[in-house]
Amino acid sequence: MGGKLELEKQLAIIIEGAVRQLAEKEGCTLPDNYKTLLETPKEERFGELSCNAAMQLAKAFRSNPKVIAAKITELIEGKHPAVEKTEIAGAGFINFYLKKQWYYDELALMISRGEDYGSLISDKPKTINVEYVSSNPTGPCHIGNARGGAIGDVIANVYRKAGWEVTKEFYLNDAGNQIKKFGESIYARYKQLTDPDFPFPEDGYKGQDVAGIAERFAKENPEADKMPKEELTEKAIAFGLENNVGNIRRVLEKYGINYDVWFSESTLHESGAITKAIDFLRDKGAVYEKDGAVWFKATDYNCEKDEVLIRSNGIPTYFASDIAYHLNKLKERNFDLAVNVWGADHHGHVHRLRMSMAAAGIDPERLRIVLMQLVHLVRGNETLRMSKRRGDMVTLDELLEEVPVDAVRYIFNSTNPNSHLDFDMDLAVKNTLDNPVFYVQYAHARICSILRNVPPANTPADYTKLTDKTEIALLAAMADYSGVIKTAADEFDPSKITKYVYDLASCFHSFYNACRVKNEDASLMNARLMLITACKNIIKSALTILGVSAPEEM
RNA sequence: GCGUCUUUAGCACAGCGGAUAGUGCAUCCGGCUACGAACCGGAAGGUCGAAGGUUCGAAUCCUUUAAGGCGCACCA
Repeated sequence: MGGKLELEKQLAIIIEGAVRQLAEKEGCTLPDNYKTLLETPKEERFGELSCNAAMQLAKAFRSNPKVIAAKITELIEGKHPAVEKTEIAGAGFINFYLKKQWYYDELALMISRGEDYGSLISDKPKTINVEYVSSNPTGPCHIGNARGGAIGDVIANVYRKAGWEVTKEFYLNDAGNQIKKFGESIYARYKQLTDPDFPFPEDGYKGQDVAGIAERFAKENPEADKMPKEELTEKAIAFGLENNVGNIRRVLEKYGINYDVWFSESTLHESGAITKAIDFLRDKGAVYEKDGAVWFKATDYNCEKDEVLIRSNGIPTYFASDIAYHLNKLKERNFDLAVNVWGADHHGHVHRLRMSMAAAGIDPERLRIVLMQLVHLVRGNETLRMSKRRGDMVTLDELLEEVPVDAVRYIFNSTNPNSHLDFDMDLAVKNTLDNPVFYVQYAHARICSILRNVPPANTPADYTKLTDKTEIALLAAMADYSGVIKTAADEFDPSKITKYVYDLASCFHSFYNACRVKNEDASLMNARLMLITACKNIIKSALTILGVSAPEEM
């Protein structure tokens, strides 16, 4: 596996051993919440790794942290070959200073692993299903979907890098109430082609796109006006869905998203999976009937109210099909983990869905919902309110016409999903050139340029000549990669990757300005060529996770 | 009203129990006759929304509170 992540694990084991040994000798018990934690100090002078064990133990050991630290340090002396020295500082921190050789060994590993460096390896890969965007096929993808798409796609990529078997999935809501409304809306627009006074449904889809669909439908189906209303509506829905789903698929591809599975909700209705799911929950005693409807006893699971599964008119709710869908993921297909990326406007749905899994005997921890706060679209000073029904929104397609894909994906992944985001169209276009993504890409292109211009000498590289502080800083940043992958995966937070790759690029640029590659002593030059090659691979790997291109020239 | 997310430098954000609170943009000063200046080095800028508490130690955890976003349908 390599990287600082592995070094941390090894050191933590050694320290923990010393702590236990010490506890036994002194006749003390460790606090219940004790955990050996290593962290990277903010300041260079405190070394590369730091441990606060002594401070955590002060109370239990009835002793001064500095004294405990001294005892621990004594026990671990010389136990790890990468450690140059340890020092006790501050209130009782044990600081570790690494041998330069550790970095050189790590560089050798980076070179041998190539772009695969940083991947986490597990003997038995777990399976994960990441579902994202899943926009309603009643219309095009909008800006909110764009954020969800960027976040979901990167979470999936991060998990792949973290050693999981990943399925990217789009859940197609091609059944239910909103599809019915969609059909009625197309029908009305169709009728209006010949009768402008034909009434449009109150809560129909008023967007221009629906009118366009009706027009094209009329053109391609000249016989349609002879059909009965039901048949015509059904045909119109099929026509509209095919049109919209095709568009969604196309624009997402343009956005760099390619799904493994397009899962259709209507198959759940047709296969009887919904009825089966409800029966299953009924067997578990979580379902009852009232007022002619079928209910889920959500209040048994700490929800505010019970939820309807089948309306009194016999039509299942969206919640019912969602339960069937997630049973399909977690029971039928048996993914170890299912992750959904949802807009914060759905947060009320999170707990009850997870509890429906609990009711079905499935560990709700296997279903994780990543909530992203909504995107507010701003143009200069005015806030643009988005409504699909009214049809006044900026689509992903339009966005991509104004702003390059790389910039959009980078922007949407540069903040935590939990943060509210104002997306300023004017600024996004204007700032395209000083978007941080270009800073990172520039580092990559710069390295490629050096590699084109500087042929390696016919001498073995001597890594021990990499001693400049910018070289060590760069090596240190590169060695952090696997740890960043782990954190990004654990926290479902793609912004950890953007922040990291930006910092890495910054370390490279500093190195570039402080050190030369060309015309140096041959063994040093070759070492620096290796250094920047490894750096290039990591930048490329991280950008690939982000779905951003890594151009060799720009 | 209940739930939930957010509040850190002029702006956009990071830090989520540790040692002097960071990064970018904007501002100011300096650096290309050398591998790509879309770059680098430096300066300035903050009662971490407010008040209490927990502990060796709080931007970070717990209460209370203020402002804003989003939910609270036999909609999705």
